[in-house]
Amino acid sequence: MGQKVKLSTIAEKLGLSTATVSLALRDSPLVAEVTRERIKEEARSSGYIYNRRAASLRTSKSGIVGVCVHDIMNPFYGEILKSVENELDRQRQTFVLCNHYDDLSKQRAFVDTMLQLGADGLIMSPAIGTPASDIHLAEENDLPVTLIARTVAGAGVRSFQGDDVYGMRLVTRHLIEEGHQRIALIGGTDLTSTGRDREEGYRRALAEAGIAYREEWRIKGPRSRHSGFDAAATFMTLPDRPSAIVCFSDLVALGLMYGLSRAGLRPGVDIAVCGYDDIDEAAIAMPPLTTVSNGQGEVGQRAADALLARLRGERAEERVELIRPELKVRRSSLIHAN
Amino acid sequence: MGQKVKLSTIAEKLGLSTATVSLALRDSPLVAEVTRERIKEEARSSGYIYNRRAASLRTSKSGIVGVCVHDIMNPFYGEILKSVENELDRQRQTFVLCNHYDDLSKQRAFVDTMLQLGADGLIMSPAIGTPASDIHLAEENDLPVTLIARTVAGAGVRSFQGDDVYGMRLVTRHLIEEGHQRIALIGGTDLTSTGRDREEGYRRALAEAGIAYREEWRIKGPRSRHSGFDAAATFMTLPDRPSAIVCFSDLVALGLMYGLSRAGLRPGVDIAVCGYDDIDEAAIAMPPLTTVSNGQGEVGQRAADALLARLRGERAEERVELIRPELKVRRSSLIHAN
DNA sequence: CTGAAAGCGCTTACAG
DNA sequence: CTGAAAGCGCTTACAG
Repeated sequence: MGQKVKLSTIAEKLGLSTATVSLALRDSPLVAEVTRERIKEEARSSGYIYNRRAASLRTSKSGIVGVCVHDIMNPFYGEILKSVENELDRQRQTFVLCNHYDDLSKQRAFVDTMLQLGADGLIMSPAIGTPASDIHLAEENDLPVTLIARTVAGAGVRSFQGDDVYGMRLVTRHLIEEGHQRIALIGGTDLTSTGRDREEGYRRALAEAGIAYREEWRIKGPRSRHSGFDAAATFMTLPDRPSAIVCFSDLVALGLMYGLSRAGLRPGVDIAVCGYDDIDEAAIAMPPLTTVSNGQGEVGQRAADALLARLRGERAEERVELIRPELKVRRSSLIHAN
Repeated sequence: MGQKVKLSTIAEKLGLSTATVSLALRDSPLVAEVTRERIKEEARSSGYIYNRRAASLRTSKSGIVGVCVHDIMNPFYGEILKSVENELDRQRQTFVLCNHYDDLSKQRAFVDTMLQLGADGLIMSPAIGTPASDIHLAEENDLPVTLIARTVAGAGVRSFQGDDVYGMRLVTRHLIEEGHQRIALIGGTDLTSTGRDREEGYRRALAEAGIAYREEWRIKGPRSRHSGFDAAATFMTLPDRPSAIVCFSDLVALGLMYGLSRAGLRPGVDIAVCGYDDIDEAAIAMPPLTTVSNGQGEVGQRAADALLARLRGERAEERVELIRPELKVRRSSLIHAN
C-alpha cells in the first residue's frame, strides 16, 4: 500500500494544485475537461480515498443523518425505515441507525454522538419521557429534528404519524358492527402518545355505540409478540370473558393468538381478534389478521422529505401530520358473535 | 445560542491554552485537579460540544464501527446485533448499521462510506458474491474486518458462525429417529455458505441413515417468512408427499406452517416441521417449533471481541470459528410418522 | 482555467 | 503543571 494517498499526492504527481484536484473530483465546470479526466484517472489508479472528516470539518456538512427508534427489529419501524432509507439514499446521505429501547440515556448518548459528528439531521421516534428541551438542544446546535410515530409537545418540530384515534375507532367499530358488545383492549401504555391515542379511539367507538368502558377489560402493557403471548393467560381469567379483542399492535395480536390457541381458544372461530399496523405477516397469519394499515411507508417517506427540506434551509415549525389509516378486514375478526 | 463554543472559546474565557483545555476534558493527570474542574464546569455551562471530526482528523481514530448485514429486520441478525451492540457500547464505540439486501453495490457503497469516515472497524455478514478483494481493499486501508454468519474464502480475516453442517445433521437425524423416512428440505440457496452448509448437513444425516436424497423434495429459494408461506403451495403438490420438513430457518418454518394450515395440513399433527435458529418466536409459536439454537449471542459477542482485539493492534488471520449448535425439540416435530 | 494561502477545531510533541 | 506552534486533509474565497 505504501503511504496514504491524499489530494496533495495527486496534485504533486500531476503538477497541479490541491484546489484544482479538489474541484475536479467534485465535477466542477471550473476545471477543464481534459484536466478533470486526468485527475479522476489518477485518483482511481492510485486508490485515493476521500477523507470526509477533513471535508466536513471545513464545510460543516457531514452527509450523515441519524435515525433513532425504539427498536429497529420491530417490523412496524422496519417499513418506515425502508422508506426513509430510500429517500436518503437518493440524496447520498449516509444514515446511522440506533435503538434507544425507550431508554432516555441511550437516546441522549446517540443525539450527543450525532452532534459530535456534525450530523446534518435527525429522524427519531422519541423515547418515553423525552422532554422538549432535548429536542431544543439538538435544534440549537444546528441539528434539525423530525419526529416519527410519536410526538413531543412543545418540541417545535414536525412529526409524522398515523391517525391512531381514528384508526382504533375504525377497528373497534368494525367489531361492534360484527355484533360484539364485550370487547377487550390489550397492550400499549399511557406513557406514549401512541398508547394514549389508540386507547382514546377504542373508548370513542364504544361510547358512540353506547357501550360502557370496562376497566377490567383493558389489559395495559404488552407491546411485543412475547408479551402479547403472555397476555393470553391473563385474558383467560377475565370476568365475563369478552367475545372480541383489539390489540395495540399486530405483534401483540400475533403473540396473543399463539397464546389463545395454546389455551384452547381458536382465534377467528371462538373469539375475534384484531391487530394494528398491518405488517407483512398479518395477511399470511393463521387466521389472517384483521388490522389497520397505518401508512408506515408514507410516514417514512414524508418524514425524510421534511428533513431534507430542513437541510435545504427551510425553517422548523411545530406541526403534527396525521396519515389516515385504513381498515383491513380478514378472517380473524369474522366469527358469529355470542 | 450565539457563536459556537469550541476549545479555544473556553481557553480564552479562562485564560488558558487550548492544549490544557483539551487535556483536562479528557481527564489527563497532567492537568491540576482545580484547573480541570474549572475547565469542565465551564464546558458544561457554556454548552460546549466536542467536535469529533476535528479530533478524528488529527488522531485518525473515529470511534465508529460499521456493521453491515443482509437485513437487520431478520430476527436472526437481531440477536447477533444485540450482543455486538453490547460489546461495542462498553468500549464507547459508535456503531453504524446498514442493510445490504445481498446487493453487492449497496455493500460497496457502505464500505466506501466507512473508509471515508475513517471508521475503526467493520463487522459484516458479506453479501452473496462478495469477492475476497473487497475485504482486502478495506484491510489495506486500515479498516479491519470481521465476518459473521458467512465466510469469504481467501479474505484473510476471522469469521464467526454456527456450525451449520452439524446443526442441520442434528435436526434431520431427530426426524429420522422419530421414524420419518420422507423428509423435505425447504429454503436456502447454494449462493451462500450458510445455504450450502445446511443442505450438506441434511444430506449427511440422510446418507448416514441410508436414506436416498431426492431432488424433488428439495425446495430451494425461500429465506423469509413470506416465501416460506408461499412454499407451502409448492409442497402440497409434491409427488409422494413427505411426512416431515426441515426448513432453512425458523422464519421459513413459521411462514410455511401458516401456509400448511391454510392448505388444511396441521403442523405437528399431520406433518412434522422443524426450523433453524431458535429465534424468540419459536418457543411460543403454535405449535411450538422444533429448531436448532444457533448460538447467535455468542457469534455476536465473539465477533465484536475479535474486532476490538484488532483495534488494539492484533494482527488479522484467516480462521473460521464454528459455534456449536443445539437441538431444541418442541411439539412441531412430534407426530406419529406415517 | 489554475494556484497560493488561510482556516475548519482538535491533539501532540516539545519547551519551559 | 501550562503554553506556543505545527499539522491532520480538505475547501473556499481571492488573485491572476
